[in-house]
Amino acid sequence: MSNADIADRLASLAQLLSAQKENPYKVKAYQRAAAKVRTLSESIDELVHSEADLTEYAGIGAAISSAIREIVLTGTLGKLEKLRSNVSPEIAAITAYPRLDPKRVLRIYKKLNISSIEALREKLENKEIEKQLGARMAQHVRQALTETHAMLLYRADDLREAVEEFLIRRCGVKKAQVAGDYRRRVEVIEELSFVVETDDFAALMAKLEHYGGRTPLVTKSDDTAVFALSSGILLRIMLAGKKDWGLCLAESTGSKAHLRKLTAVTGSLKTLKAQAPFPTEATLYRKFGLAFIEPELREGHYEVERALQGTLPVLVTVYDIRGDLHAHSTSSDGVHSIEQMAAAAKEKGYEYIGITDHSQSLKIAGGVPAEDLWKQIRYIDKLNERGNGIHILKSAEVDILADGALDYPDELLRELDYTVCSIHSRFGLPKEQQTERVLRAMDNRYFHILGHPTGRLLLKRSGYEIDIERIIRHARETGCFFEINSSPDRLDLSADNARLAAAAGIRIAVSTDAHSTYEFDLVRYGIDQARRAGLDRDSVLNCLPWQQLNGLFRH
DNA sequence: GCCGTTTTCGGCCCGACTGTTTTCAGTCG
Repeated sequence: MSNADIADRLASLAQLLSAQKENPYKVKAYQRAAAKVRTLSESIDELVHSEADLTEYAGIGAAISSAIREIVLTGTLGKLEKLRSNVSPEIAAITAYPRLDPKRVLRIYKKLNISSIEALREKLENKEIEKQLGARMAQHVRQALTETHAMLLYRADDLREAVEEFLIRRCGVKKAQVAGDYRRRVEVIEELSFVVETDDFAALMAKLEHYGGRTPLVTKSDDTAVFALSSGILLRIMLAGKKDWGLCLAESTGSKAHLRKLTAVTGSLKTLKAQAPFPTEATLYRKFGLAFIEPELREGHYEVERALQGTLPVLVTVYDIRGDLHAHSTSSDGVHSIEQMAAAAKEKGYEYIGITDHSQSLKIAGGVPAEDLWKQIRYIDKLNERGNGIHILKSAEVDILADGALDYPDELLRELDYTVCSIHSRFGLPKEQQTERVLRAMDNRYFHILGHPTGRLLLKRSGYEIDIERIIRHARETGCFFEINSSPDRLDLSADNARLAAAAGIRIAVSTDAHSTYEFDLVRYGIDQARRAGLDRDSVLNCLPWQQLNGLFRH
């Protein structure tokens, strides 16, 4: 019994409980437990047989632990079977797809007058769901009905660590290095690739098939194998030796577009394997007169040409960052006070920290009323007078209202050091109107940085419709800046859009949007995207000291 | 159902707005 099988049953139970309008927290508890089981590298089956205490795992308590034991020992779950036999056939059919939310599906069924998964699939493909129930609903159904599931980069970080440890500790490979999209820091991962060195590839394959209880082998050849991980993404293992390690790593890291351009210079990598040793990627690049190309740049833009000319950018790193320009405090929806945020930022070695609480309209996030922001400004002045070893910047994340007006009066905005302005409402406006909304906001002289410019939520929501190129042109004309929001489910601007903005000569803030002190470290994901956009230190706003930065903001 | 504990029960975020709703669920952070 694989972890995935167990997780599927727990998730199905959650579905049925939800369809029966059971306590939503109970539903969530089963969903959480299913997710937990899905990501474990240990075999639950083995743990149960060795009488291990499953309640050690977060989210698994007495009840779910005994449910798991029942699943493993009897192959079934009484509670689940009973519920299944009590519900209508159309709901029972939904449980074959544990990722589907039955409540949402039933709403779609009702609205579109259908009653089967086949019809659901059909309505998804002919865009009927998107038209009638929105993009978010369509995205949910699409994700739930597809076999493989993309994973956010930061989630893949945990998985990478677990697999790498499994490869080295449990499988005893001599060397393992992650490659592929993950190494290039692509924000959404569908496949985790490793290059490994081992004397016994067959034994490694056999061990990997027992990862997480059971991990089915999808394809294999003499030197490559692909497994289907229970978390829904693929695991690709490529065998390499000391001599061809660099070649295999380059090949496995990709991207396809990059490799096409690279092999136009080097010739086929397969052919090279027979010719000379390439123990590292650097030896490969050197041999063909190329500068080392950072993995984040390997997308087939112009990196190979620039590597030949020696004009590759020196990419920005987390160590170049001097401060964070987007952080919340308890004044709005953050969990730590201004002082705590400042102390944590100082601890991180920052020179400044911008406190950007939500503006008055955003009630759900505890938006700060104008009179309270006046007080906060004076309060921060006092803190700065006292001296904290860090400069606290007076700011706000100001809502761009539907008509493009900013959510505070100008006389208040002018008292701030700078502003981050964002859209948090009316995502559904038509493209032209949405674009005008942002352009008009940028016409306000106190508009400085456009926060999470497209509003996307990775794997959840595609963001609002805007003409980003027009907005970039307008930003250049008005002296406005953009943000790369480092929150792992945003990463907005995307690398492509950040590349466009930088090409127009616009500096970009790499900000975390931290809602607590421990979210400052998320900046690494923003930096990943900045590097994928080819940004150097000079292109990033918050690599500048405050005095210089202050000079760039119009007042 | 899980968790944490002023340890066995209460909290698990939430409040205004939107839509073509048919009187409420979904959605923004």
